[in-house]
Amino acid sequence: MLPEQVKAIPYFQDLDARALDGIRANVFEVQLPKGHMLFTEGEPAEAMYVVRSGKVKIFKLSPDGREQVLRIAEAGDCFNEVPIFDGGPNPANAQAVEPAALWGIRREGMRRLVEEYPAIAIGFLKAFAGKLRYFTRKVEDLSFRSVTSRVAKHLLEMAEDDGKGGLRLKQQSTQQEMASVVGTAREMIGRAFKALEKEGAITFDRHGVVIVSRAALIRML
Amino acid sequence: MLPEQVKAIPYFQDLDARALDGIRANVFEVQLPKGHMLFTEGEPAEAMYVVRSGKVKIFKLSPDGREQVLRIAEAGDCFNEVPIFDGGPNPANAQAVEPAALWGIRREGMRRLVEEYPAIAIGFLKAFAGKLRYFTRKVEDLSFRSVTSRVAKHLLEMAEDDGKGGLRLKQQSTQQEMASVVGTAREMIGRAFKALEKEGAITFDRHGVVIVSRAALIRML
DNA sequence: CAATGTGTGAGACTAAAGTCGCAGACACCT
DNA sequence: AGGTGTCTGCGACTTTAGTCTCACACATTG
Repeated sequence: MLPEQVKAIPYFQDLDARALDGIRANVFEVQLPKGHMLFTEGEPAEAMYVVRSGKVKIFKLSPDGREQVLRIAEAGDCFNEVPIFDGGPNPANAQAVEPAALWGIRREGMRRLVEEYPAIAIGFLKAFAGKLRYFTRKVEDLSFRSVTSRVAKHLLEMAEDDGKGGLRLKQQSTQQEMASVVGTAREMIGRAFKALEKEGAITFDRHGVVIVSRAALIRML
Repeated sequence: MLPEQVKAIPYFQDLDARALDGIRANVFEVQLPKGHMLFTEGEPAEAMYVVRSGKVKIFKLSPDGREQVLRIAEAGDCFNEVPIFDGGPNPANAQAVEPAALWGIRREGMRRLVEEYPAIAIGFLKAFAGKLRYFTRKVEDLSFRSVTSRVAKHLLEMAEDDGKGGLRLKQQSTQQEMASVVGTAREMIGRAFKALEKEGAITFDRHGVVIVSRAALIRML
């Protein structure tokens, strides 16, 4: 692994040569085929991970098999940092939804590095602050919003300009995937879509959902 | 404010005299009568807080006035640390549920201290790790568990030995309070109580809920 | 061109949660 | 003691969400 590659990892941007060596000694590479589990909730945590390419789903599983996606980690994102600092087990499951290339950084090595290089600690603190905000919003959404409202919000988050003033979705996902992100059953997604269509917020072409009016979507929140 | 008092704050346990002075310059005291708001969500964050005595409720508010309690901070707990690290607004509302005495630590001062004293940063990281675990569990609960199950879990968390081998609640709260912690309507708490009573998990005396069987409660999860 | 699998759409049904209304219990205050 | 407000206990009702089942569209593959 090259020093320049280490620098590409968010937490490690401005470090001296010695620090980079320290990291490189604790990094290993992982290739994860689509659908494969990286680790499961509750087992002892070995490492934190950085996504180089592909997508990894971080999720919880209910006793009866339902899935709640906490987030989808894409290139540049990190996950499983928490066990580094409390020594506990993996807090959730991780599975590739697209073939993914990862770097793993062993827990103990990472912990030593954090203690040695305050700049890394500050980086983690900023990242954790963001995650905490994200989760408080997630709790808020789950406790206050209806399914349709959560779907509308999700669509807004997935929306991006398509160049000609219109809005597309970053990636078309199946209703089942959306359901487990939004925390509901597949059928509810279909009904939510119909409701949003009736409000003039979205339509469908052969590729899937098209956002007609961002304003109308926001009204549904 | 005395140096010994600063040392009582979780994050500041082993610091040198100069650091203590730095902190003391940024600390102010707050007395908060019962029911008074300390700050509200969305407004610019001035400080983080440490509870010396009393209880402070950290909560979100829905557009139509429903309340979701994120947690109740008691003596020794800290809250509103997040804005220190991302400079954003207060992520939630804070209100005294019992008359409370607090220390506030100004945002900018605290940020400088964290950068100057790595030990503080590590302390924050451990605390944040705990909070992140707490929130992932909260999301899991809200998406998978029924109201009765959430109530049972809450009772378990509030349970403590009463000395003679029985179980009491740390503090008797009203159904309304429990409802907004557990994320539901007041009436549901009453029904959950009845269900739990029928399962032989709890009973009632004149003071309120009494836990009969911890095992029966666990079965309801 | 079947043959298959996956994703979707839809309706009927069930279960869970939330809402409304009101009455009784209780504590607190003057 | 009497009055007031808060907390609680139901029961009836509505709304929302989850489940079950089936059929159809579509793409992939042999």
